[in-house]
Amino acid sequence: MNAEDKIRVRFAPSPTGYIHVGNARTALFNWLFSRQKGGVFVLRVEDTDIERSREEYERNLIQDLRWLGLDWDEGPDVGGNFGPYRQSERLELYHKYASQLLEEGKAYYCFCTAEELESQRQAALTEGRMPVYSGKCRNISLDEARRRLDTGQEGAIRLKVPDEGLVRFEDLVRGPVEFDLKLIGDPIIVRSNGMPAYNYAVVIDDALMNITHVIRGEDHVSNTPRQILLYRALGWKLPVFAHLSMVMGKDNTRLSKRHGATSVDQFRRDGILAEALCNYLSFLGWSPPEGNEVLRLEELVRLFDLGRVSRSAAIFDYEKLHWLNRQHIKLLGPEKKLELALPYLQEAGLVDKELSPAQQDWLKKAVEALIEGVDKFSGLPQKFSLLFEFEPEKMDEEARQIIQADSARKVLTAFIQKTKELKEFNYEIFATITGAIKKETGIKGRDLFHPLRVALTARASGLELDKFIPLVEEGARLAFPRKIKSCLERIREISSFLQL
RNA sequence: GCCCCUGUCGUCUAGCCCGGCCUAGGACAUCGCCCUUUCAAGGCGGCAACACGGGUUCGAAUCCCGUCGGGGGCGCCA
Repeated sequence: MNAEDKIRVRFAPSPTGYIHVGNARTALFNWLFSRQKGGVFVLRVEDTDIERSREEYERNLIQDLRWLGLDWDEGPDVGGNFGPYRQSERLELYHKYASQLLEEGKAYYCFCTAEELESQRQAALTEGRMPVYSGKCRNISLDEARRRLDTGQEGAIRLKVPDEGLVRFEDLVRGPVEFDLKLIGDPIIVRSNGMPAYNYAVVIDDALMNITHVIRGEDHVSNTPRQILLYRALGWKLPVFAHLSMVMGKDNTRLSKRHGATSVDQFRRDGILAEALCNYLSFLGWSPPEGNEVLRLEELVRLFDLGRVSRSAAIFDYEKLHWLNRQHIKLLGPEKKLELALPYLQEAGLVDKELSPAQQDWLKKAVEALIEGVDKFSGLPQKFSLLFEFEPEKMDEEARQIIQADSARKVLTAFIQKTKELKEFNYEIFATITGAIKKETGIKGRDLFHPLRVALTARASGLELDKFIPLVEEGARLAFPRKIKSCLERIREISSFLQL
């Protein structure tokens, strides 16, 4: 493969807010495609909308993309041979090709006012036609246009579009697509304020950056014919297009905040693993040919196939994301789990910033035990309350009922009796005592253990007791901001609470 | 309204291009059972779909037409 055949793709977001999962999915697909084909992935920032673009958003964007595990070969932060990679820094380029089109008579100045255009559009809409620019300024000569410009009149530049014919292109995911030119008016390529319009800037940039495959959202399909016309007017080679379907919320409307978290940043803060998010995002419109669905980035790179991408919109399913997150968490080692869990535990005030080796060691075990079944790391402090909290008064209804049964009272009376004189406690002692109670009372299984669980945790469910007891005993000897009560302390409290 | 795209279990999808192998497969969710002397996890099993109507054909989820539903677009936004 020589350099000219090299696949080049790009992700071109506008820095107008936090990066959304829909865009993240587009970025991911571009990245997967480029990495699999040994191509080049370009990051380009489309900041021509001065009103909405903010520099800090560009930083967030880069941060989010990097967190996801994506990297780029060229971009505003890493440079490259086809820069600059910010549209706001490419203005001369846009002007150069606009003048060329003007000179060649392929574009012209338009002096129609916004109001004028708006009323024409409304008229078309009410008559049931597609709003198409009338072409009113088409015949104004360049010389005259320049004279008007000199007098201070403002003008935009439009591309001349043939009145009839068909624009056809082969979309890598959607197959052949065609548009009737009658329904496409002369698009503005440079606004009267001198800024390039989106449809124009992308073409200039994609072409000049040698982009071979344009992979983007479905919302761009109807822009594609205009862009193709521009490529033709400039005599440039067309890239291959691939339009990805949209990502929807549960009610089949565009995914928005009201459906839950939607920005990459938010998922990160919630404690969703980047690999899990990528794994899930890749399943929005694509599926691996066979087998395991829990896939790491390298595996996605290996398996990804644009030809297998679905044409219909996909609904974002938080349940499946959470399932994948749990699967990816399981793949992590204890050290890594602790590292990721710590910020959440610190924020919840459960642990200090500085930890003794003994605390670290204990926390590692605790995280390992409690992380099971947790959807995301932000749910961990809640799980930790099993260890850090013991408040019989706050027991829920289920726990109360368990403890109130006749057999439960018997079990607990005996248990409290047998632990009264104890100075220390551990799982072996617990097992011996429960064995004795079983013998004396004949109570066993669920009836025996469930009340004891409630007595020790003030909850109806939680860790297995053979894991719970050693963990609490060890934890109780450590100095945490909130002290962990030992089993014996718990037994004493529950005893007085139940007046047994 | 007009243009473009799209329509398989509740959800993501396989199959569709190249009709028969589809009594439509997998995953999430859900339900049940097993395991664990509780819960969860795990294992096993169940429920559950070719939008509808016409063709074409010996035979259609697969091809054609129409209807209906969903999405996107129709900016001097990107």
